[in-house]
Amino acid sequence: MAGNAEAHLSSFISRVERLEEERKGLSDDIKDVYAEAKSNGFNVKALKALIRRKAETAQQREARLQVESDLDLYLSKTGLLD
Amino acid sequence: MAGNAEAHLSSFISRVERLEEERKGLSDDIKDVYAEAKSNGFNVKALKALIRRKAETAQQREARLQVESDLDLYLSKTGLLD
Amino acid sequence: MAGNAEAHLSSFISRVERLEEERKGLSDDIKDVYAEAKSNGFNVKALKALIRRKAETAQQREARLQVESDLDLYLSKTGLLD
Amino acid sequence: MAGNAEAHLSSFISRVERLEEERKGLSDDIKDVYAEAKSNGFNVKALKALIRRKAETAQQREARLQVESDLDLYLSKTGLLD
DNA sequence: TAGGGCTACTTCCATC
DNA sequence: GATGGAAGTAGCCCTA
Repeated sequence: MAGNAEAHLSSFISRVERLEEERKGLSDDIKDVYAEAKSNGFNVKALKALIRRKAETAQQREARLQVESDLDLYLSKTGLLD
Repeated sequence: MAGNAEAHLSSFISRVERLEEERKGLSDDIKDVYAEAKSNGFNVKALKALIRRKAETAQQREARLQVESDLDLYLSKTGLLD
Repeated sequence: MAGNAEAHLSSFISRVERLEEERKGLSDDIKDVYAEAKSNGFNVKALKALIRRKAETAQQREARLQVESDLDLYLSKTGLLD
Repeated sequence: MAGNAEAHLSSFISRVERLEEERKGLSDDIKDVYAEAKSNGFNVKALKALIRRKAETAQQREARLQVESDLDLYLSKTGLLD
């Protein structure tokens, strides 16, 4: 059927635009929450780290712990530990 | 009131987590739309460029046109124009 | 031979540090050149675009031209041209 | 003096190109060192973390330690501590 | 081809 | 208000 491609084109575009708009709204909401937390005395970087950590899979957690442990090892081997 | 800070803390965290979850869903949806467009023969990079262009403010558009025109000028000055 | 690993460790670290230092110097030099060009009235974004374009392989150039042509096509199909 | 701008233009371009080329070489060298370290059994992520840490200023170190300590505090407050 | 690392760009924030 | 620096984001490339 003719006009199909054009219809598809406009449809794809408006669908993405709408989704991006909603996503932008959520990003703004997230910023707002962090701003509110900050104004309540919380450390935003630490909050973000905590949330990242909560979202870790078991595998990611293992990998992180391995890196941390190797880092400590290397720091001690090179005499850089505090 | 005691426990206030802790309550706030948990509240901030879960609010952000929920928003991030929704945002992740939208990002996935956007990916899906592009994948669908691609499977319909569309050029995804060109679609993204089009959507970026539609979202431009007048000022951004002016700046882009200026860059494009300066680029052409420099290309011609340096003998790199096709 | 004992101490090998530690020696290697320190060696790797200092080699990377030295290379990163040099690389940082070059990045600063590049910034300086752009700043100088800007102060001579050149459009830095356009300069960067030109340099990127000069570095393109034939394949990359083809891909860019294809995107530009598809973008124009989509713009015209959706009535967004000009 | 005529031709000045064009001469400047070509000069800026070739200077940047040369610097970028050198910088690319250094990036490749750095990759090589990490590859060699990896083949000697080292944890590349941990090495990178160590090098980043060595490069910290006192102020950056303070900020990092503060984040880590707040993170621990929040983890314990929210019952997420291991 | 899906994921992760690297780079460049953009945006936001703090500082002056 | 401008300038620099840090964080977030997107695109690119390469590996697994």
